[in-house]
Amino acid sequence: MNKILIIEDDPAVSKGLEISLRKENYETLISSDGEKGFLTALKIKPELILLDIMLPGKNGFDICKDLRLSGYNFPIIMLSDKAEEADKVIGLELGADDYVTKPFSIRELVARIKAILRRRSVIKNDFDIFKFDDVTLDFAKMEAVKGDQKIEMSLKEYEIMKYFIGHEGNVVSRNDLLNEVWGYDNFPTTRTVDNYILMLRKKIETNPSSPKHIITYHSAGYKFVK
Amino acid sequence: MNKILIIEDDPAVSKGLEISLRKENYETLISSDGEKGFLTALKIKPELILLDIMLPGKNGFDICKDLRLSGYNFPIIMLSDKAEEADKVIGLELGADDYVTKPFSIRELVARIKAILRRRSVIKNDFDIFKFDDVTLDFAKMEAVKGDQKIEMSLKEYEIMKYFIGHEGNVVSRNDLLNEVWGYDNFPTTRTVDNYILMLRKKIETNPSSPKHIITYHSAGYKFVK
DNA sequence: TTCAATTGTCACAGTTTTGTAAAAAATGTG
DNA sequence: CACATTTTTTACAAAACTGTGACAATTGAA
Repeated sequence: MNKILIIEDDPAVSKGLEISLRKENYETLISSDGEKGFLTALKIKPELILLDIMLPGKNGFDICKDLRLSGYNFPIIMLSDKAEEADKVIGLELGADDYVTKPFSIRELVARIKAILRRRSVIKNDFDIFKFDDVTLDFAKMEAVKGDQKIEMSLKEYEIMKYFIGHEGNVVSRNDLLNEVWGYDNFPTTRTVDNYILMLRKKIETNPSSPKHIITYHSAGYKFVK
Repeated sequence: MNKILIIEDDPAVSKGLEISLRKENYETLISSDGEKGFLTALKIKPELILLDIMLPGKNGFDICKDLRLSGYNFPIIMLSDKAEEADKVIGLELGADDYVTKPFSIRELVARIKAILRRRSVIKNDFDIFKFDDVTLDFAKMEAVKGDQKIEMSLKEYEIMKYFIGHEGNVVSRNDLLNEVWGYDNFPTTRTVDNYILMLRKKIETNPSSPKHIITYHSAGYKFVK
């Protein structure tokens, strides 16, 4: 269950948010004071924080900054009365994930929250060992086994598998892979990806020519399934 | 072109809104009666509704609730005479997006409308799963099911469905589809669209020859309904 | 009712995308 | 530097998808 902390002194806004979020099955907490909200966040470690900027006690910018400094690593969405571009930049610089100007549509803010949490839940699980079928991948040791046979895999192959596993069941485009595994700077052809797929299939598939785990989605990408 | 429905019985207010909104290039419709306004909303599917609370025929709260229940998914802004906190909460609870207390500044309301519509256009297409009838479309997984039967769909078919769903209830011209799904550079015949419609109907309609979800509007285009 | 325009339907051909292997380039290692 | 390993490109074959044209059916207007 996702806990969301709302730090907001206008009860109309916080109540409205609470109602909408409860409807979506999130647990909510409300703080109407900056200082208290900050301490609550540290104690509760909510999955997401909605943070007003103008607050009694301690302003939203400071809260955001201090939370990040103290290691809080979950998404923060800042709510602001002014549409000042400068504020937005400051907010994002201080480590906010999103910045929403009032008046906002509550239903759409909820949509954003869902989107952010959905994306996050994908990356969240940091695992060392993953098993599927008769394959075991140990990412920490960089050791892989299929059946009783050792598999030799390069670092890049491990990274691709890790990305696939983190997005298990979803179609992943070649560009997603290039961005996430290769990074934004160096950028080989999309065909490079296909070749890695080929190699991975040879290693992890029992029958590489009719793959069960790395499935092609024509003109879209590939999907990993257990 | 964005259509906005104004459900408001005070002609001074509705006229003023109409003039300001027309100036911003919105199409406007006015209903001065609750019941009629509700029916108009269902029929026209406006991009946004401005909804007074005190209305003859049917009050704003009920209209809001019933619209949401019947699947209307666009923003609703409630207009109210009282600044009652409780009312505001009720409004949001019933699925309104925003709540504005009279007397309000028309320029501010217009600003809010623009903000909501702008944001909406950004996140409108941010859903992964969509269900209607006995069909489930999962866009992230590229999986589709009708009844207990898997459906195989190409990427383009998913894209068309996504566009249809984003414009649910509105007639979409072949050129809209060609522009939005195919893009501005490559440009096949409008007949190509018909062919995709044919294929989609075969896949998602229970009885493809008398379709219930993708409806033809002669010399206009197609409309998707849940 | 008739006629012209629009839409439904189908199969085929052309195009694009993907599978595959092998060679070339880059990288790291002692 | 020479070698082994990894990474990327290239080329061709195979597969999947897309767009088109033809003709039938339907619709809307005169």
